[in-house]
Amino acid sequence: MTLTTAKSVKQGIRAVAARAGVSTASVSRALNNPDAVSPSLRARIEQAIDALGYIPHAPARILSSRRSRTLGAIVPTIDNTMFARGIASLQQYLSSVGYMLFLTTSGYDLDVELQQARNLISRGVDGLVLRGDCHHDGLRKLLADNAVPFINVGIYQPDRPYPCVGTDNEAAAHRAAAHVIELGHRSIGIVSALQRNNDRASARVAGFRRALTENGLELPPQWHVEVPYTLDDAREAARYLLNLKDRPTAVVCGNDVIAYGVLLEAERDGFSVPRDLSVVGFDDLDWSRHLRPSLTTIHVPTGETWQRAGEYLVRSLAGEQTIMHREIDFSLVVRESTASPPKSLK
Amino acid sequence: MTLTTAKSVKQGIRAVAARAGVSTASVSRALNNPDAVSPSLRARIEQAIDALGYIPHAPARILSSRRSRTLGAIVPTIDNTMFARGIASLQQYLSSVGYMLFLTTSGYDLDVELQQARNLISRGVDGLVLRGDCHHDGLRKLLADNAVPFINVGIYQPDRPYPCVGTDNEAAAHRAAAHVIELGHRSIGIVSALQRNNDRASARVAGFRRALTENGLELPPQWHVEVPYTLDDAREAARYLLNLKDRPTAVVCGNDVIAYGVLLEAERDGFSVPRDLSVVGFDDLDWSRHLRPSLTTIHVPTGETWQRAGEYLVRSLAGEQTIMHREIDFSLVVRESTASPPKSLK
DNA sequence: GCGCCACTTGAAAACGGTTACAAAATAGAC
DNA sequence: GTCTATTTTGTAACCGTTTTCAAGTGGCGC
Repeated sequence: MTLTTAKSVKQGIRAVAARAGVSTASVSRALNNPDAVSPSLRARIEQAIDALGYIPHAPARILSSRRSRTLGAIVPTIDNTMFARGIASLQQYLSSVGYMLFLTTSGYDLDVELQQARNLISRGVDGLVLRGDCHHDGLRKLLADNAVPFINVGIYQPDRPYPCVGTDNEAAAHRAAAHVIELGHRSIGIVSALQRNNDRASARVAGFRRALTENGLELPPQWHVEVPYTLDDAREAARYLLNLKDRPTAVVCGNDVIAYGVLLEAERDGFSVPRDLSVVGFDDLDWSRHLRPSLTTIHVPTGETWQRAGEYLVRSLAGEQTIMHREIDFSLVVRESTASPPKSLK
Repeated sequence: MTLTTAKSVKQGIRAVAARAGVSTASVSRALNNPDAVSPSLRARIEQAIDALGYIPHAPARILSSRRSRTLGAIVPTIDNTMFARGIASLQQYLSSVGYMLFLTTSGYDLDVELQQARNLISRGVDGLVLRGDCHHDGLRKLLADNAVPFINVGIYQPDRPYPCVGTDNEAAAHRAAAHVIELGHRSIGIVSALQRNNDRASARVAGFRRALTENGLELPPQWHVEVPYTLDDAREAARYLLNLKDRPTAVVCGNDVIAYGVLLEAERDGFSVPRDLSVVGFDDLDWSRHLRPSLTTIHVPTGETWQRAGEYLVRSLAGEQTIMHREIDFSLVVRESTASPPKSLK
């Protein structure tokens, strides 16, 4: 009977309220806490909402409530299968609990990482997911000053006062090297990723080295090569190693991509893997089991790792007490690329 | 001499203003349009800003200015090298012009895509980057209702009223098939990606088929197989094709990953590529030139494509007139996986 | 019928910026 | 030195929500 009140409001929660004949407070409640509003009102409001095609304005909501239901993540690069998978899992988990993810990249540059953290905090994220524990000094201060919860993912450091979730890369690398040692190799080379600003890479190198040392094996300096994350560089490193007059009989690699490069180059140079050379990777990408020979490697459950990181933050934000340091198990996957060394070189 | 005014403001732009002894308007101007404020004031303000460690609150800024300097992107999945590269390029470009990227995934589900678009619009993005032109009906309406600029990326359809940037997949696929036809193949199979909700995959199949038809070649139904984006499925498809009593002498694939699967399986089944079978891929991933045999494929400049998409939106938002349909050139890269068919089967 | 409680609802003050508009200061022209 | 045009600065309203607080409503035991 009565006409709707003046249509001065073009959109927004006020328009919905006007159309449903209720206050903005009720609309807000119907949206955020449906149980707090009577069924009849709720129905009227819902009807008004989709009659108007109303879409809540997240920034206003964040401004007012001081919570964004959004997490930020900073990864070195998205163009790396391991990170892509991790992010995909994290994103999927977050969306399942009504959170969103704001993703940025640092390109392995600590200054950029710090800047991106500022960006994300500025955006109002409720928490931050960081790769590893190798950060700019200013970053910790920034996080503390702004009381932003965060977690370091992809590493396991129970002695640190910061939360983290991931595999123990040092131990996993140790396991990988131990495998070829058990096979009888005494001459073992390392092709690692660049260690600078990359604690994951460093931890793996440390693990490899510890295994060698514990078994009384020497690592001549020329048997350890660092390469960027590309097949070309890995191949070049392999070419170098294989052409040394005193060459290793096994090579442990910082990741699977490097191992692929070594495999390819070995084959090209006429070496047969694993007869003439054993190769071990790290990460267990999809590819690794399809290669010929298939790759012996360390399997790391990346998806689970990142999802757990999300769970940690979401639970913390919900006020639940959660475990601060979570270790994710790795496993050695033995395939065709490793075998005992040839008798002549043993 | 004089004490600072009452410190009732704990943070935010008002605190900065108080500390610098200026108005909030000046602080805002110093931040957004430094030239509009005198050097002396600017200096005072900047000093106050980092004395306080002030970080602007983006949501408030967005709310007030109705612009977010943020673009949204919806991709089917991040866990696919092509998309990962594209996103990386887009993100890099955007950050170079002071924009941010809000990334979400749809998992090739049109309803999810629509929902994500709502999310992003709700977040206040200034524009949207979409994969292809295969969308939910509601999505177009949503974009129109909310006046959100957008662009379809990865396709080239100059006849549509929507902006797009990408390669002409149909033409590229045609080129790929023409290549093996030129080599003398008359029996050509297709292993494509799933065509459902994937206009890129469909366009490629259409291009393959047109090349066959134009050359008077038949495509028996059993010679066209559709598979998901995994090596395992591609291998299975290859096994099936290669074991047909009347098998094709060449296989054109919907993407490189599928081609890898075909290559691997052919080798496993004792076929020598390219002697017994020619294989053509599509995308030219890093891998493709390292494989043995290296893969003949269509090179698509993904990074450039996505960057152009960003440029289009940023320019449009700046009010510049920009070209609506931009074609990105592809190229056929002939490597070792294709050759003339064996005489006996020709 | 009264008083008390629990539950709904609404009015209005934040939230932290931007920006229209007005006022003040400065520069330039005579 | 006055007057005008221009630039610099400040005041305050507004952006679209949430949320506190108070007021209204109905149920129920007596």
